[in-house]
Amino acid sequence: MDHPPTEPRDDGPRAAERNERPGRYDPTTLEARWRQAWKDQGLYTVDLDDSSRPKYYFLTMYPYPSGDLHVGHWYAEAPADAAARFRRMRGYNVLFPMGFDAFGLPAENAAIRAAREGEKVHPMSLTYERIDRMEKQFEQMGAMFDWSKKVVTCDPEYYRWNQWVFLRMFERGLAYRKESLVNWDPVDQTVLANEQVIDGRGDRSGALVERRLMPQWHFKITDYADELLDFEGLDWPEKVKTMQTNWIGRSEGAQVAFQTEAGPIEVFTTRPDTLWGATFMVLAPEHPLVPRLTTDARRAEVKAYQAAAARMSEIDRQAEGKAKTGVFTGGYAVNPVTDERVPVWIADYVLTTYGTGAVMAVPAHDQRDFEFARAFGLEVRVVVQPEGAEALDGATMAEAYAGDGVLVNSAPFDGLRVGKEGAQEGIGRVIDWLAERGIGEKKVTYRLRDWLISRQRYWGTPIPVVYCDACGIVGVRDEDLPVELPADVDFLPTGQSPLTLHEGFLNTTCPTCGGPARRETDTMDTFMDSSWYWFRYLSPHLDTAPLDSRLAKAWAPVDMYTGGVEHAILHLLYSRFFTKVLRDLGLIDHGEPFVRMRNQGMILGEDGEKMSKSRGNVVNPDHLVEAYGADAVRAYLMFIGPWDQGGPWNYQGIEGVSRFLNRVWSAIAAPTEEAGVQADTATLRELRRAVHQAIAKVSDHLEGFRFNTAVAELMTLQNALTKAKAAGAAGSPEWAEACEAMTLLLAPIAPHLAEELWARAGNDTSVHLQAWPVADPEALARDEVVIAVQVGGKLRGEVTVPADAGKEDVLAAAKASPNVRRHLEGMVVVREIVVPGKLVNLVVKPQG
RNA sequence: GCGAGGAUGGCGGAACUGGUAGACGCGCCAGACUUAGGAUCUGGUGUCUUUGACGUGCGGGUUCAAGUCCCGCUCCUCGCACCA
Repeated sequence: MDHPPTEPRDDGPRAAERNERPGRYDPTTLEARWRQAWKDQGLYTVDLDDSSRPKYYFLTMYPYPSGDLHVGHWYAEAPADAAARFRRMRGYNVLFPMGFDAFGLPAENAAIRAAREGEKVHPMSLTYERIDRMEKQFEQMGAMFDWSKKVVTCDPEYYRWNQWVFLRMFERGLAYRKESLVNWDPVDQTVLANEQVIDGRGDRSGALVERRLMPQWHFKITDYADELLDFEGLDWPEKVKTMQTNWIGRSEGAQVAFQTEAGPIEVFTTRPDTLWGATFMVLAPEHPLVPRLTTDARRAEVKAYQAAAARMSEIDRQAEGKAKTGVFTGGYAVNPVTDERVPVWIADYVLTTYGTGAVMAVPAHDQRDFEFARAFGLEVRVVVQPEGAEALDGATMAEAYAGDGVLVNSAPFDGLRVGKEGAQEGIGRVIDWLAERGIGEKKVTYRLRDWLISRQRYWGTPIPVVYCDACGIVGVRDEDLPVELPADVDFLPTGQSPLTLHEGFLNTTCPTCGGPARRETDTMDTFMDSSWYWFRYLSPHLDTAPLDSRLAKAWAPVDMYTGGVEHAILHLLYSRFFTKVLRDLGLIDHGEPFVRMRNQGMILGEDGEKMSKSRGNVVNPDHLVEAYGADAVRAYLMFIGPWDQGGPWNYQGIEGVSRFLNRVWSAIAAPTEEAGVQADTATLRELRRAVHQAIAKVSDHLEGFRFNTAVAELMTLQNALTKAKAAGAAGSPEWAEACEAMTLLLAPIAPHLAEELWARAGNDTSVHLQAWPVADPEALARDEVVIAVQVGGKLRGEVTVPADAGKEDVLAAAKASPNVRRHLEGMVVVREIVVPGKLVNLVVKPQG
């Protein structure tokens, strides 16, 4: 099953040839040697108590241990490593840790598959094997990960603290159990959080999600909805902030009660100003008042509709362009402002999970209500007339009018300007009036729902509660943590968690009364693990608390977080929530986990398609490293294009980068035979200028995560080096400076090659411990500049003038240029534009 | 439908606050070294009817000057999508 999907293009003959000739750039042996040396020296082990330098916590999303390191991992982590190394050379004490998000369905599914074939595989041993394999592959990358702080979330020393935090949340009512309509994934045999359902399908299995009523554990993330909308001070991609804002979906409006014989129906509306136009009501089919409102004459039809709605999947129910359906209950409610009796309908376009599960229908001013009214012949009453336009007529209008306008047919408020665009104030006045009369009140509703964390699976953190007949739901005592996963379980393809069948795990005693009790068999969503893991890197083995508050205070929040945008909502929203909870528990004193964030794009196959085994376009990083060396793979991934865009892999592209590294090698490391400096001073000055320009630009690009242009700039410097060497610059102080600068600038991108060149230059401390070079403005200065000369906005020539030439001199030189003179013939110059150091534009018109 | 981002040579992509479009790399062409080269090195390479004209998705506009700013479109990618 593990055969390589693509053959390496070019490893055999070229690699062999390289090995034959000593003195050539041989990444394979050189890189292995340096990785060993770094390990032996502990070069990347961070002293968290070192306060001599400012700290910088650089975090990159930890992977799920699939057992095989993909180029996608390289793409995510190699440029991040370069950015982290750059920070370090800039004088920061940089923490760049790595670990594994080790719980999860794939390992358990593999165990079930194996069991089906009569084999015994445990997710635990499988996961640890895969972690070992991935760690070895990770090492090839030559990244400065501090593995001494590794976190593995399936280890009891980690998940024990998931349980501890859960208990604190349980005590505060932030974790609670509630029967609710949930998303059931029939393939993975578990419930899913709303965030894990994409287009009505499970995000991992792709199965159509079913709706089931089950008692489930939730976290009260909605308590933090408003705080989660505040991104003040966060340097995050705009896209991620927008996605989270939309997900939380805050709506301001009013809650209004409509009286019925069966009791009041509460509705939420963002347009209480249109209450006078509410001509009917619509409830979700699951609304609790439906049975009592329904008249006997309508009961059979209502029940049939409810049953049909329950059978339908979420995807069918919300299908695009679906025509409105619904049935009349036979019941009526009283519109509280008009005192009219309005019919109560049920329809599946009203969602039971949003707001109160009931709406007041204002067909003239809401498109959905309008469509429903037209479908069933209900009254459309206009209460908002647009200003400066033809008056609307409920009988003839073709669509709802949702814009701003003036109230009509609305007793005390006729003439009031209302609307969401510019007349919010009018809506506020109506709400105040409703509140004074006890009809309604101001209300804020969110789309965000509480985070459902129960999973009916084995391979996760056991939820640390027991069920006691006498005491109810009781949390496990802290001293009895962790509640460990039993190792002796059988994985049966029954769709049942092995925990529910394990008597030794199930039976326990109640911590309160000591009587017999049964353990909870649900485990936690694995997003629980990733919601606080970065704190654990600081003290991975601490056994008295989830985190070391002193170290957390010193190192958190994370200064830079990198990873894929696919986590924009799930992981990143949960992590923000968790950080606020940990703050409220008094463990830390900040509320946001990640100050800065950058997302990388996706690396595609050579055909521009997403890499997949079935397409056969998977690029294998191990083979590439064998053929070109880790530095070339790193540098090519950075060179491929803007990091946040991703892009297709190209085998010819990596050849180019590999050639570049070879040229650096032969320019700097290869012995020069010519004795003495042949180059003239102009050449040496030009070399120095190129060096300092590269320093300035590479610094700027790395600072801005523009790895592609950083590599391009190094290539430009290399071309200057080649040219200078050919002109006999070798042996000069300028040449030595250039070689040193090139080596330092290359260090974050190609750490092995840079280290080798640094050592060959006679240094005995690592290049990665050196200070980043600083550009000398004097070296950048030129004494002559080339000025472009335009006539009438079109380029007609170039002139070289002294850098400090005055405007008149520049103009004179420009006009003297032969081609320019030709274009000025028969013309009058009407305007002269001089952009210092750049260009001259002579605006002309025909003579006479 | 709503929101965000994008469209530049044969290809991946550069271009700071408007100021010589195409940096850098790939590919291609020519040459050098070679028994040979898919290795290495050197030079060239936007298009065309080449003293010049035309060129940054399309159509307008502002400006001495527009890939960049403004107005109106087309297409692509991503996210959300009956949220009251």
